Amino acid sequence: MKKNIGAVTIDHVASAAKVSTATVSRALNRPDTVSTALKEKIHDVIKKLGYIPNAGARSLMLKRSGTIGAIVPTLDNAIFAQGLAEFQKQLNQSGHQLLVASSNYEPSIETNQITNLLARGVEGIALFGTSQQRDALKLLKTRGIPYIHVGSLSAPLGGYASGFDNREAIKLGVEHLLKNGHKNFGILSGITHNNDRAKDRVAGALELLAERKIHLKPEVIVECQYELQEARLGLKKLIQSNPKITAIICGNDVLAMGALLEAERQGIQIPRDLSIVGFDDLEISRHLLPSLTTIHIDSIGMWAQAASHLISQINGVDNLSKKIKANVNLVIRESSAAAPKR
Amino acid sequence: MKKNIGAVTIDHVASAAKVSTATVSRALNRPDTVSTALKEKIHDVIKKLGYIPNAGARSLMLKRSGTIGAIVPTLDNAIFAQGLAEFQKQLNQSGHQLLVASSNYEPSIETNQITNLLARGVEGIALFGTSQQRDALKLLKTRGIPYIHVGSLSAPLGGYASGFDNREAIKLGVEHLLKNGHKNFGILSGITHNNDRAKDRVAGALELLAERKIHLKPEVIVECQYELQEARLGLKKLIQSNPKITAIICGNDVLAMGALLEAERQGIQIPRDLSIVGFDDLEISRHLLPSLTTIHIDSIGMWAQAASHLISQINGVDNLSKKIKANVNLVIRESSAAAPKR
DNA sequence: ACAGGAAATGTAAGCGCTTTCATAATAGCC
DNA sequence: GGCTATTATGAAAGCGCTTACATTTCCTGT
Repeated sequence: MKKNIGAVTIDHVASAAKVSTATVSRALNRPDTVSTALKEKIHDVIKKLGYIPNAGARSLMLKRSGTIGAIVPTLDNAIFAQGLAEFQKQLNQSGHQLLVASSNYEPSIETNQITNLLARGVEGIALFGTSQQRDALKLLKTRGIPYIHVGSLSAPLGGYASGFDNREAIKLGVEHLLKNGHKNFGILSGITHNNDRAKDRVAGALELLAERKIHLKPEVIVECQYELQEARLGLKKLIQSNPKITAIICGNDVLAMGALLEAERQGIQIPRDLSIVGFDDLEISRHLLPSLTTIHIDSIGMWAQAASHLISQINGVDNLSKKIKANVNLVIRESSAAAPKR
Repeated sequence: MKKNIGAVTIDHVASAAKVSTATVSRALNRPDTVSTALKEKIHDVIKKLGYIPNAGARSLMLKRSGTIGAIVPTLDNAIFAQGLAEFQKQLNQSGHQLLVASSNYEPSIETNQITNLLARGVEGIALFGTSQQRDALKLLKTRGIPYIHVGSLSAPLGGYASGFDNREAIKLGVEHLLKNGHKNFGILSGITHNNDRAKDRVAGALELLAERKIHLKPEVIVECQYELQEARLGLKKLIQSNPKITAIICGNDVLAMGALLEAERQGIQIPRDLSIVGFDDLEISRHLLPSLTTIHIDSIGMWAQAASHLISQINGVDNLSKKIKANVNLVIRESSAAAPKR
């Protein structure tokens, strides 16, 4: 139907340069095996014709594509976007190309995307979290395609992981609030369905609180979408459920930000009346007014590690460590303080 | 060297199902031409073997890859991430797959990425802005590869564009400030190098101001990176350059946000002492305290249009309009008000 | 029961590339 | 100059897939 008018193939180059296709191919891939004269002529022709080798045909022969895939829940989230940027940077350094896909937090879509990437011949895949369908992971395993989970530490099926323990990480924030004398907590969590990180964070917070004999009623644990508007509603719900709440633990910084902004709109002063801690330490968090106490994740390092681990896997390096821990630390800023006296 | 242990090809499927490869291919691509019995058997085998057709080989034959590329300056920017999400959504609806690449605002990298996408057989490309190297665009033209510029309206080389006139758009904000009696302006712009949008916005603002006999000195036009930290420094520079400034026109919402936050830190009250207008209308802008007056771009619509236009191009539709205007409008919120009396 | 056409399946070529193997050109050596 | 050891090039196969064409199978109607 549609014709690629200018589709230049290696044959065109070969005949224009009066050499065989083999020589053109060699001039490109093994330049030292071709005489200087021919090499020059060939490159001239290539430039003039605008020849671009067909990657599909190439990897068909080579059985390698130089391509690595990554599937994140969504691009519309600074933390992923930034991580992918780093991931890509690392891959480029080893001559690999990144193929990005997003799953919209749907394991079935993620499975599709995995298939998709495999069809395109990726040599390795970075998966965010651990909520993939088991069958999809098994497919990778039986195919022998290297992959790594990013953002979590406990990989299913004995897989590799570059991340951190969300369950433990959130406790840094909770502990901080406890130390500040808070007794009445609320949790503003991301949607936990199909999201192991969100689930773990809530679980970790509840676990530590329970240890300290604090048991939260279900109505002070609210889940909401990764959106400011939703977070603002969430805060309203929380203080409505229990007006005595003095501390809110948030599953991520966007939610924390929403809560913070809504609180201020309502005349609740932060941190005087209410302490808020977030999770992720987005770039914006330090700039907010008041700035946000949050749990900092070394997301850059985490993705960088994932990249180099994946490349090691592809290169067949043995004895790779199963778990690569990313740094996590509490950053105390202005949004948290001692519980108000009553 | 490395062997794809489980690489299942159509031949494996064919022999396992005791049919020819042609039949397998037909069962997949033209199901109505294969008897129900065989179809079932083939699908069973495919499932059991975990067969995934090789996309490279496929597009080699078909001469179409079902793939469309998009190159944005960076993923680490909500406005692009969101736009791409929409773009992908639209493409998926017509059975196309998106390949994302980023240029880091470097035309030479962008040219590389174009080549890259071409090598992968994309059938069309969305390019952000118009700062591409001319040669790269010419390559697309001679190859007959459909492409469209997104985010600007004046495409070079008679190309297509889905976007808006940045020069005119910013004037909405400037006019608003003028109407409010402001006389002392500052401009906080994104880096204009290799960025036609940023350039146009500054130009548009200066143009309208000049019409009203207001001429800005170079020191009240500061450029800075797309980062809150940089924007805060930028604001400092501006008020240092001219402490009488009462209105700041920002090239985008991130810069506006930075300016706003820094101003508040410095005890400058917004909008009482200083009016700020942004550009883009990010999700966060309406939630800020004070909320941000800004120029709203229908980014979603812009990308959706780009997608459908590109698909029309690919399908060989004639008489496509050269320019698709996206909606742009001023959203007046809390960060702007009448100029302070002196 | 059988010709004739429709429907189902198989055979084989070829998409653009790399690479093995064979051949041609060049160099080195006595 | 004639011989071999190198080096440079070409011919052709094949990667996994689709499809035109050939072949076989299955229905029809009589």
